[in-house]
Amino acid sequence: MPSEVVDDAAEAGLPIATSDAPTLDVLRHSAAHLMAAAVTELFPGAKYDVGPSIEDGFFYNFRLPGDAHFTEDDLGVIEERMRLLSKRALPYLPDVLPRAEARALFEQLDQPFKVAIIDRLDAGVDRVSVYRTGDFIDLCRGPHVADSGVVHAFKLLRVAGVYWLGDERNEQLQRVYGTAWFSDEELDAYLHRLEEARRRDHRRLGQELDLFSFPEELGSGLVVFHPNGGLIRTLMEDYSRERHIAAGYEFVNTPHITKEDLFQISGHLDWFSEGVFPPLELDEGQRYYLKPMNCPMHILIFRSRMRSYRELPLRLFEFGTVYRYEKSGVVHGLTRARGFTQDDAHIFCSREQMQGELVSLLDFTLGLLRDYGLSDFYLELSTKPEGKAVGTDKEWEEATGALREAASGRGLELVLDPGGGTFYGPKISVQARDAIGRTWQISTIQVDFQLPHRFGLEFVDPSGGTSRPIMIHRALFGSIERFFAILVEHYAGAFPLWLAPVQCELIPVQDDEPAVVASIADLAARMRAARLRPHVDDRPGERMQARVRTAELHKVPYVVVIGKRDVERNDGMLSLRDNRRGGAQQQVAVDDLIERLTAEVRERRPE
RNA sequence: GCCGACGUAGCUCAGUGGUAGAGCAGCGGUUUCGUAAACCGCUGGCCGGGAGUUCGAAUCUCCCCGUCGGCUCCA
Repeated sequence: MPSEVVDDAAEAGLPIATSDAPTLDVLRHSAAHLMAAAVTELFPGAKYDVGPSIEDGFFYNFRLPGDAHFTEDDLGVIEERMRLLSKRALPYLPDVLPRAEARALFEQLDQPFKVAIIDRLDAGVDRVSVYRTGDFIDLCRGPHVADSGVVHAFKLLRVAGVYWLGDERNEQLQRVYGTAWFSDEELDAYLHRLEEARRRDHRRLGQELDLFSFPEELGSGLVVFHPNGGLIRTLMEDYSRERHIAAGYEFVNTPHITKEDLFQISGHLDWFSEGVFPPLELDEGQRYYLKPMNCPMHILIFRSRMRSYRELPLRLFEFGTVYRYEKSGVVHGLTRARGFTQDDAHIFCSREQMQGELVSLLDFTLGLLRDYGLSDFYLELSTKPEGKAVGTDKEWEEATGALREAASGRGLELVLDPGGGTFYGPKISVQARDAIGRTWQISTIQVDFQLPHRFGLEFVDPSGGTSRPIMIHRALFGSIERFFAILVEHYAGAFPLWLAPVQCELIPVQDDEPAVVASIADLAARMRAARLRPHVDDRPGERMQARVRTAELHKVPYVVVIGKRDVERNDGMLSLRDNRRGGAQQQVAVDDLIERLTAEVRERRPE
């Protein structure tokens, strides 16, 4: 959900005339009015709904007369009209009207959305403000810029269908999005940022770097990793595995399908049915489901025998592949797939151990993410979703309190997400900012009293009696595919050396010089012996320049070019090109080169 | 799921009712070149799938699949 500074016109109240030093919000809100003015001129009979400023821009919702719809081509036309209106420097004129009079006005203008807004105002509101811009009049609490001439650095970006009042049972309106800034320079900079985001798009880089694909025959939201992507993924998993072993996790494996009983008991079929693929029917009418979550399987492992308090905390880890039915319109590359693999673990512990586990878990999580090159975090605490939750208020309070406790004192910003928890418990999400400042939800840590209860889990406590364990669900990458996509975008495809599929491209200047060929082969062998991943570009018929270019396009971190001159000089020095630093070159000795690269890998340097 | 746009060679795209095209990639040859593209030639397509309209469909209509931008959802 993008953070929208919603101009809830329902609060239309006292007018604030014009703003001498308008903020970006004011400017953008004024741009929204200007757009609506242009639209109502160009499309007589258009009904306008609301038009707030949002992050980086603004929008306005419309219903066009008849079955008419905006097309992308209309954006240019509307934009032109806006420029015309802008040049006329039309003042934004405020007025205050008695509520009934305003209602009659919009009734007369045949603007049903505005009438509806007035009707939804609190009973105590008896006066509302309106703004006029040329012939356009809008219910609005302001403030606005002085005149439309201030709104000149803008661009309309896209058109979208939206539900009236955001409720999918309502009719769909058309929303036009735009961006607006005080100066053309700022506008250009913003458009540049959009371009930069497009350049980093993991779907595009996934194809260019031959990392993965979504074959149409496979079905929407289902991915295949190619050798390059597969290697990166394996390296990501290997390091995660190593760290989990060190942190006291034990590894388990579970199947991809299960009888419905399991998810009946867990409650997923009641609470999560929309996300579950339809069942497979067996001959005897037995129903099997693809697993949307791993937790019930791990619970069965816990429950497979009597457990002692001495075994706790029991941390069961699995790269568990799950399948979730995502609505067709929401599938999006690797970040929203229908089949994906979680780095999923469930920690079974006593109530007394819970707090300590959460604290060390959060440390573990942030440390691991930092090793993958992310360093700018904030935390989000999601609380009980009213009406969609199981368990008592007391349990929810305890679990929420424990999470809050663990999250505080981390030196990280903690944002509240009311009602955002799962049906079985509250959660902390770790959010990270990437290289161009976008935020991604990464890790999730959830406290759960419910599943242990539903599955009747218990352990023998020190007194010889039985107690019920607490479960902590946690996925640090979230989903490997998603985390992979985030890294692709964060690094713009130029992975740090320890994750780069090819770490050093070795390029012969001549293919037919035995001494050059031998020198390259020798260097490649020495690098492999040092557990580095060199690649020799000996494609016949390609010139050295073309090979350098290919290595650059493939975002290979380092390039070594060896030719006759090097061999003849015979001083052991090589020409090393650093692709991540604009192709900067330097001379290095072979031993130094290998030492330098292995150190960079060992330290997992982010670039 | 909903609104809109789109789907032509491995990739990026041109082609709007009359014989399917370009660049790159791939393959074959020539070239052996010092840090971002040598040159010549060749191959490559059920124009996403199906049904319809038409003498004739990549092109028009409908259904399905898939992609993109949003909405809703992200439990």
